[in-house]
Amino acid sequence: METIMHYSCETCPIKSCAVETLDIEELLILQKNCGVRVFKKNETIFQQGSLTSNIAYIKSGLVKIHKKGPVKDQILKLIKPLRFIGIPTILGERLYQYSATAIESTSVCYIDTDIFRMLILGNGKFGNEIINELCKDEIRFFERSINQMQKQIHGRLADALLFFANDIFQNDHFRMPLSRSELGDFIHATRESVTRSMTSFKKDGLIEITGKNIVILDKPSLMRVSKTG
DNA sequence: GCATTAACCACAG
DNA sequence: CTGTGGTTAATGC
Repeated sequence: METIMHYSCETCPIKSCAVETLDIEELLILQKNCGVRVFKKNETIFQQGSLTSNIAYIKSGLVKIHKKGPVKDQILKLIKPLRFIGIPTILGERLYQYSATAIESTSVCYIDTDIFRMLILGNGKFGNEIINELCKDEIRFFERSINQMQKQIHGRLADALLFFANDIFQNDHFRMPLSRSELGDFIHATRESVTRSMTSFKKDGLIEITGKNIVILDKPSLMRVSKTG
């Protein structure tokens, strides 16, 4: 079921900021060393423990980055389109230290790791954009980590709902792409606690739930819960 | 003590 | 896969 096809990097309308800095020659090199593949919902893009292959650029869809912990699987972050995943593999680790799975139908552009490294070495602007990406990502991760560690479950769930509405869907009415159990893995809670917290939000008129459909009715209150727990 | 929080377990759609 | 309810251990007045 692999659908690898080639296309023109030069005319790609959704280039990353980094690739935007490349000249024609570099784009041609990139072109020869990348390929697109579409993943279905719940399909594994790469798995923790398997051999590392390429750097991946998410063109469309939604991806979860997750890792097996001592107790259970944890979703470390969700990646929306026009971002790279797997850059850390450039360190040269033989095995992936974490997994990436499509949670919606996702289109990925693979870039050969050695070519990626070569572009960084040969083009300072390209390297700079990649560093910027990694820095922003780290800041975001710190932010999320501290919130996860210091808030209790209502606050963590409120954070997640606001994240989906504001960052992922830009809409207060959306279809939750994660199962209850996955949502639990995302906010470090059990699926039962997620359900309980959700019904409590519903009871208080903060949200409306119909299966996977979620409508945020009272955003100010939800933000207050996010802040105070 | 008593209340709250959240995990664990079991059972039912 | 979800929702619910009872139980339970930890924590905080």
